[in-house]
Amino acid sequence: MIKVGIVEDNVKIRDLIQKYLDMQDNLSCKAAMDSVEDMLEYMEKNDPPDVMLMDIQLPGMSGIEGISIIKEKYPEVEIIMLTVYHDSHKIFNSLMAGASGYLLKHTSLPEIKESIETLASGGAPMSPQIARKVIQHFSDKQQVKKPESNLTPREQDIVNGLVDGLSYKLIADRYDISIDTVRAHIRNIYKKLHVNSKAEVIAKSLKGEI
Amino acid sequence: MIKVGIVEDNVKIRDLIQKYLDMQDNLSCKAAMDSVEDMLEYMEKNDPPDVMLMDIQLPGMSGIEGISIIKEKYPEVEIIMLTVYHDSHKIFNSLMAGASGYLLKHTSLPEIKESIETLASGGAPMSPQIARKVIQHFSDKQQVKKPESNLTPREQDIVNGLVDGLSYKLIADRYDISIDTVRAHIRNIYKKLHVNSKAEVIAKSLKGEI
DNA sequence: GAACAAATCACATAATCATGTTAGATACAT
DNA sequence: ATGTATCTAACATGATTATGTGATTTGTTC
Repeated sequence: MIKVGIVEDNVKIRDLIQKYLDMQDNLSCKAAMDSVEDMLEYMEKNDPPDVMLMDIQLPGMSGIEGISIIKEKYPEVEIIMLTVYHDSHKIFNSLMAGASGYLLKHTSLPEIKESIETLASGGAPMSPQIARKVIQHFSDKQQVKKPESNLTPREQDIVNGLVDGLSYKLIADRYDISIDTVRAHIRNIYKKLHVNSKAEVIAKSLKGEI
Repeated sequence: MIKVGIVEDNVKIRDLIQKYLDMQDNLSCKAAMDSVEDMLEYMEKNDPPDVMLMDIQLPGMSGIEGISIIKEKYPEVEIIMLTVYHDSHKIFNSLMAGASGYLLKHTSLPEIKESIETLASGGAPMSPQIARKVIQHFSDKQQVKKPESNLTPREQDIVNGLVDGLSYKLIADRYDISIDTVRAHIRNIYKKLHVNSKAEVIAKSLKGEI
């Protein structure tokens, strides 16, 4: 019987996964918390789980910090990240912190179950897209073209400016165009990405969704 | 229709895989050679495959050498290693040479088929044991840089709101506090992180620097 | 119980952003 | 040559953000 723990702040997702896993013959899932802090408290008083599913974006401590702390105190616990983020920073930071697997949130319940079993038998579960990012890290940074960004080269420039935290004025300076042109590009970017704030563009970009 | 090629010197295995794959609706497997040299000759005269299954131990040139040569000449060909070797050197050398996947030879025919499809849709097929080795390669690295931002739990909540693309007003609603309180927290966050815009906070957060 | 961090709220103002409308110059494809 | 896409630019206005200066409450720590 494999003991599974969950750290996930979305109650609906957490409950769904917990119920599904606990229903399985070979799994038991009693510990489902919404923060690393709560999980640490739980593990003080109870048997630590064998495998832990962990979100990244959490109230309080982030899931990545959580990995380090949990692995330091309970090195035998295997941690699978279960998150929407597929940007390289988060992936590599997670793996370097000691995660043993990395799944995207669209992973189905049966696949999550399989992943836990894979982990228990010495493998490392990873969503194919994640594996791809990891592998790309090895291949001589041969920049493979990103999948269809829809954005024109100039629009991509503007996005890069936003990601660097620049104001419209500074972006205009960087590319030597007028601030109104920057506005115009940003309008078009918003339309293409279906967003309406700098914040969302930056988030999408850093999550690898552009 | 995905065109698949095979380089494998064991005739029985090669024929088995070829027949199985060629039988599939969405795959065609015409090129099955027993050496990289033969495959290169084939590709001179015919359309190169989209995906290639490659053994390592081969007569003549090794599969790993083969990757480099094939990728240089036909960079769009995706190569999956299919081999009995699971030692780190062979794995990493293959990936560094440009392989997009790595399967062990006990992989079943349906799994091989799935792997080809995974690859075609932008993922990277890897046997779980291989994934494990690859991941271990990361955790052996240095520790994750400690984000010493030292945000309070509430401040982290606010950051999460920003990352989700919310306005001050919506963050205030989410946590049931006044918009001026949100402002106050954000002021403090900016001071701690040495930034002065939402954009920078979001970028830092998504880059794992918080 | 003084000192301090954390969380809460208010008022004010300047800067920046989001969005609507309009339009000229290239370039490329049908 | 006509349409479509891209890059450029201006003007305008309401919304949102950034920043300054305060203040109260609730815990914790020394």
